Amino acid sequence: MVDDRKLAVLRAIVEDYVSTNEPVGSKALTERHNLGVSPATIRNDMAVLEEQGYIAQPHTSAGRVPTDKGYRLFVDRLSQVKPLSAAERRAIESFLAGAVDIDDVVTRTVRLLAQLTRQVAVVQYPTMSNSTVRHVELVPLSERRLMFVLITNTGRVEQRVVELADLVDENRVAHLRAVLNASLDGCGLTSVPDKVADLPGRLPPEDRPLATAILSVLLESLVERRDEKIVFAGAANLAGADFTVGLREVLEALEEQVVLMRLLGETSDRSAVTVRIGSENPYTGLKGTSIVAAGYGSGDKQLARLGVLGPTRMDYPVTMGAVRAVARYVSQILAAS
Amino acid sequence: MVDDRKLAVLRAIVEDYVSTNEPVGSKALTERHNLGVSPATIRNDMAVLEEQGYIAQPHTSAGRVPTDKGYRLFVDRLSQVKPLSAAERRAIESFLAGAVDIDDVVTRTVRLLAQLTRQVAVVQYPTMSNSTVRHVELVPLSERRLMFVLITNTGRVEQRVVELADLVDENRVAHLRAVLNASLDGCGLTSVPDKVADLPGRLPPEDRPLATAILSVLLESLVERRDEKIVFAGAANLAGADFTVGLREVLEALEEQVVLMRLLGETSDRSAVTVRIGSENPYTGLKGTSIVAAGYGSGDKQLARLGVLGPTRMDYPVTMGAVRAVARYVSQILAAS
DNA sequence: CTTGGCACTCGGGAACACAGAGTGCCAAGC
DNA sequence: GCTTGGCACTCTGTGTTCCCGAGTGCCAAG
Repeated sequence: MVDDRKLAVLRAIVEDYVSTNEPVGSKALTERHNLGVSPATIRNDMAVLEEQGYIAQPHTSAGRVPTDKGYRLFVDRLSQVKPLSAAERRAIESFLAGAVDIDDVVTRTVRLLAQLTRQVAVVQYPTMSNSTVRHVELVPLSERRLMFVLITNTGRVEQRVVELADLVDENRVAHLRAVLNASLDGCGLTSVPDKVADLPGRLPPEDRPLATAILSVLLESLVERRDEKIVFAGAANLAGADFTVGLREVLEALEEQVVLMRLLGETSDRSAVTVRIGSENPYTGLKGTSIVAAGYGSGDKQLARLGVLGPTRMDYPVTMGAVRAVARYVSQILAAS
Repeated sequence: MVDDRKLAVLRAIVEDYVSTNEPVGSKALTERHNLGVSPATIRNDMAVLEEQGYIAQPHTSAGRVPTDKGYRLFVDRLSQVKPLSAAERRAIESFLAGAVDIDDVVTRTVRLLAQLTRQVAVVQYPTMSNSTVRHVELVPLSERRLMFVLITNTGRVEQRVVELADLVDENRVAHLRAVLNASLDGCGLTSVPDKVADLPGRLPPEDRPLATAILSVLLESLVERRDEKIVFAGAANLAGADFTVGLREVLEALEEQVVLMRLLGETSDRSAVTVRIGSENPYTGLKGTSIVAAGYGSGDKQLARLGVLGPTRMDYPVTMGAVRAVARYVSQILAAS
């Protein structure tokens, strides 16, 4: 009984604070939510909640504000993800369906998410680690230059130019292409290095220089994994929100691939929406912000993550609903293509 | 004589205001620049300059601030582009040299420019309009799916998946690939539609369905020209600068491809640095900002543009120097690859 | 355990005064 | 005719003071 009401109070505080952006006091609470008790009672509860670290007051004699710990409790136990409206679902679907290639899918997704949540959206490109080789192509460009193209099952294309010591011999190239495709087709990207390690040895000696040149470029392109690239959109939404911490830090973090990666990155259960609140996140520059993220991917494998970043004071149920929905739709799109 | 000194005064005002960010008064001017005349004289000159619209005072009795017209005069007649230091040049060169493909070139360029100028950098992807076909590739993906890849002389790669009504026939695909390459190789992208218009008619009837399916995708990819894509970096640099206009507008504009395109886009002489100051630019949301841009491209053709966007109150000589230098280096890199 | 009453605290806004920077103008000097 | 020093005037920005109101904590009564 007692505890129940305290939780109700906490929930009310979070909801009011999120919607008004002002510290909420005991009187306002009893007026806006019918809790059936008087302000004085609320005050007692609030005193306890404060002692337990769920709420805080900015100054003596001002309303209360949820702490990170308070938001955490709210997210974990006091709220449920709010599904999108039918109209929103249709909009998502039709917007994403128009995508023409993987770049386009990512670009559209990030914009969509930003617009939907009115916050900064972050989308990680589908990781290669989990994908497999669909095709390898070798294209002669000029006498001593070859373009090497790797296509994965997610539709991602990596291309590199290979500089050769000798003139290109069409037949050798064709042969090597066949060999490469035969040994790599369907193979996971992570196991490619193993597969090709002894390949030059199995070829006739005159093919080896060509093969080693190509393989070194191939391996390099895998190592770089630049495709763990992250894009963001909706920075304009930061302008309205007043961050406790300067928004310079936030913008800086957004342009640091590495930081973003770590924010979204540490994966969890497939398809579950994870929330990281304020000081819970690993980067000190983002103390005042929360990250709501989810994994997406085609089939049963999680390929990458996406999410949004906003002030700690955000509408978690709605945001989580949007993130979850978009993650699902993107997964569908990817699986279909 | 008279006019000369007025110009010197204007230059001094611009320089001081840019460096201090405070309206500059007559007394401060005589102290910091040895103009050889007294504050009272300066005041007379300033009154004239104000009447002519080159400077303005924010409030009665405060220093003067350059107007857009004043900056314009400064840029056109009173300043010269400041070359970069040798160290900066080396840094640019080595940073760009590490680029591995066209995406990488663009990404590195935009970051470099942002860091160099401490402003928002904007880079347009090399336009297809000016580029030529280097190679067309057709890759069977599955029974009824084909990947179509177009490689241009700038190293840009467009890929699309083609859905087919019939099963893929390897021989037909090979034949069509040969035909396509024969007729398109080296052909400008803008003339591709003409070249392929009658192509199905010249093929044996059994090849036509395949050919038309592929061609429709090819044409579509050309029409979309999404590659007139624009990326930006350095948004964090906006946080420090205090814009007269809200920075929300600026961030919004940055995410609108179309707006950015128009800002950089209207081309001018190759390799000249163009400056658009405050209200001169076509987009009302960006009244308080200036754009310094230049074209870049390999060889003698201008492929695209790059530049930076910052507050009207910027150090034009330095910024112009940086933009010019980066444009040149990128052109070199592109020409070499 | 809840509730009304009450004294206390403190932030934020309004009113006000003041110093300082800067201007415009005028009359004198070169 | 341009330049210069002097002088009165006009503002903005800042610091001070004061007061109101929202909100709290505590206490004693129900």
